[in-house]
Amino acid sequence: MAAIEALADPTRRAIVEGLRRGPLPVGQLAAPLPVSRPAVSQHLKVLAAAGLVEVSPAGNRRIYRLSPRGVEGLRRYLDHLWDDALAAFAAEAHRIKKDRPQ
Amino acid sequence: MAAIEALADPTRRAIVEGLRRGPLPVGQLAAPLPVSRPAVSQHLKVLAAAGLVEVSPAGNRRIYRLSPRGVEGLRRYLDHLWDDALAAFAAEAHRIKKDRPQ
DNA sequence: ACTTACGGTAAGTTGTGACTTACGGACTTG
DNA sequence: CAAGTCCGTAAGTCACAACTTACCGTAAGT
Repeated sequence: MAAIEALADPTRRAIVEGLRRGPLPVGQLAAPLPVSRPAVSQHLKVLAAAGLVEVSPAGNRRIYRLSPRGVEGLRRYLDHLWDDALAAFAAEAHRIKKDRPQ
Repeated sequence: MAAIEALADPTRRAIVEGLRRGPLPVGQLAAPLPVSRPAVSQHLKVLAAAGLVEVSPAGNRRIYRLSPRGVEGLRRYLDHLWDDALAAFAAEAHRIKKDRPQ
């Protein structure tokens, strides 16, 4: 679950939010952020390792874009938790109803 | 986004996994884990603050159960990212197709 | 070729958070 | 009421990760 650990950092979430509208080079990505450009580079490295972003060198610059693949794994994990939580609730509700039939 | 930060820790994910089958007291929750019981208590505090678990005192013990509410917020956030990423992809695919028609 | 822009990496500092042990409060049981 | 369980909190340690500045390679412009 590298993706959830990557998205746990607020700065990395801000970077991902910056990429929501479309691909951007590192400089434009770092400009509105309160941290230095090297910090953004390091965060992008983590996000890429987690499969959340992809890079494509374009001449002088490197364009980063959001990758749906990383998000997909996270969604599956949450669906997993969600379903089990609901099942546990249903089981407990049934048990309570059985023990105390109104 | 306290929920995503809570689930970033592997021990806390293990605790959540332990609660998937149903509610448990702290002792039984900590037993299979490689950390001490106080550590589990501290993690449960974080999970509760994130809305991922709920407590109900039962005599001597405290029963923890999974709460779907915390997961729901996370799912919404990921759907948010997902939809925008897909939209960006669609827009880019359309642009590429327009620029290089086959 | 020289200069300038862009961005990744190295090295070092620092705050934070994940643990430990020790303790105390609350409830149950004999 | 005394002894035993269960569990939360306090205090302290330690590793790590999120930064910084400095530096280097590479591509583009003049």
